[in-house]
Amino acid sequence: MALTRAKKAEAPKKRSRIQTENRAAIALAALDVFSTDGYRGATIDRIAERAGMSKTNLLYYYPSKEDIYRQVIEQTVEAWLEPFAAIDPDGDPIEELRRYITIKLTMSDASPEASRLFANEVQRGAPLVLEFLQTRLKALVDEKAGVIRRWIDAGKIAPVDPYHLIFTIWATTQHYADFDVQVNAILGKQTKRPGFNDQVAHAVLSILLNGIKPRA
Amino acid sequence: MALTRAKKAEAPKKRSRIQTENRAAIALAALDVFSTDGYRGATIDRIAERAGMSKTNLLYYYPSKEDIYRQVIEQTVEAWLEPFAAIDPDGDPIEELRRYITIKLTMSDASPEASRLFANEVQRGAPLVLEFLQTRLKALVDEKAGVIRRWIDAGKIAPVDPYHLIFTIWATTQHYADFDVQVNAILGKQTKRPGFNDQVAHAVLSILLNGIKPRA
DNA sequence: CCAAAACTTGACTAAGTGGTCAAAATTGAA
DNA sequence: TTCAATTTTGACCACTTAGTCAAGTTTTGG
Repeated sequence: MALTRAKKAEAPKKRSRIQTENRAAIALAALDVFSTDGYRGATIDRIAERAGMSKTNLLYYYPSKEDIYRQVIEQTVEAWLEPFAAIDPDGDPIEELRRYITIKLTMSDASPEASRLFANEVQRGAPLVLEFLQTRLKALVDEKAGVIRRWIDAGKIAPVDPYHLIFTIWATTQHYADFDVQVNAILGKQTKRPGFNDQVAHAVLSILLNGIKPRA
Repeated sequence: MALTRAKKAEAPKKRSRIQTENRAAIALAALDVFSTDGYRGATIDRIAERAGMSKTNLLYYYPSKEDIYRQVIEQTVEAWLEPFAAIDPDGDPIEELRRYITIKLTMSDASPEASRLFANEVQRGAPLVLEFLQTRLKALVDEKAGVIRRWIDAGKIAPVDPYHLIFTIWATTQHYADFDVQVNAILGKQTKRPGFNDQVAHAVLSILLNGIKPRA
């Protein structure tokens, strides 16, 4: 579950109600602050303020800034991996990809902070998650690339490089979270209208599924 | 040229050789540091060190950290806009898009720092370039979206939402710069091989032009 | 060659920053 | 109720950071 193995087998910590509440509040506030200011730019003070407690109290729950960051990013990565792992080799390929893309777009819309946090981490050179990327993520991507290759061999989808297809899906779906300020600036208030998210999904799916060239 | 209008009509400053050299060295170093550490995370000291001069000397050329940042990001945005503006309404649509995508991928490869710098700025909420996004960039995108719409009406490309097409192109082309650590982690050393960039271009173009669904 | 302008530097300041510590306030089980 | 464990706090420390300043050194035009 954890990105890195726990150093020591921690005793079976049962958390009090206050522990649970405060740790959750901290994680939420930290996601917010880290995702906009980056790791170095974020301050414990601001996280504490947003979580509604003193800095000293926050440090009672998480012993250091890096600990908070680690917690939040692990949380994010796990949530982000799940729908990818759920791609079913035996499902209908187009339907599976459509579902995955839709879920990712929904997640981007629901929690753009998480998306930005991860983007930030990778852009910094992934000091914390590099090992995870090289091991667990790579293995999972290799596996799914194999699935896609088999779909291609069966003639069920067009012959495209599986890895770059995965990257393209990640790129497009995350773009709407990571660059939402830019998207808003260009599209104006229509991005706030209720159906907008569906419109994005439809447009992206149309491009990725059918391409730009006119079909005969 | 500038993102924001100059406050006062500056006297016709002719720059000495030393001015020119040092300002260029600073801009280069700043791009490097800002793009990996973010605005808040970057320090004048590190920029100065990388530029090979003392902090005090650097502040002789740029009066503040924000001034350096502003300079570098304006530079970046201008370079980034040029090939987009160059999309020719009278050219062959597929060829124009292919060319634009290829150029953007080449730029991402040549200067991933610039790409990351801009991504970082937008992810922070675009404090410096927001106005630019809402005015000049929006106008330019509106114009190019009109071009694409006319191509669609003429049946020369498939009917996709022009704005989302533009976003999709930006997303995919920037992904290889902004997430290159992740790409490297997953694809391994093959990303260093000479032909890799062409392979990326080919794969991305294939997906965007033809889509994933098998053509009859 | 020389003085003025341009350039460079080290010492310094004021405002944060992450983190410690001991003491106080609160909670909860017996 | 009681008292030990848990939670919360303010004072504090060592360090980093953006930016100033005055005093130097180098460059350049006459």
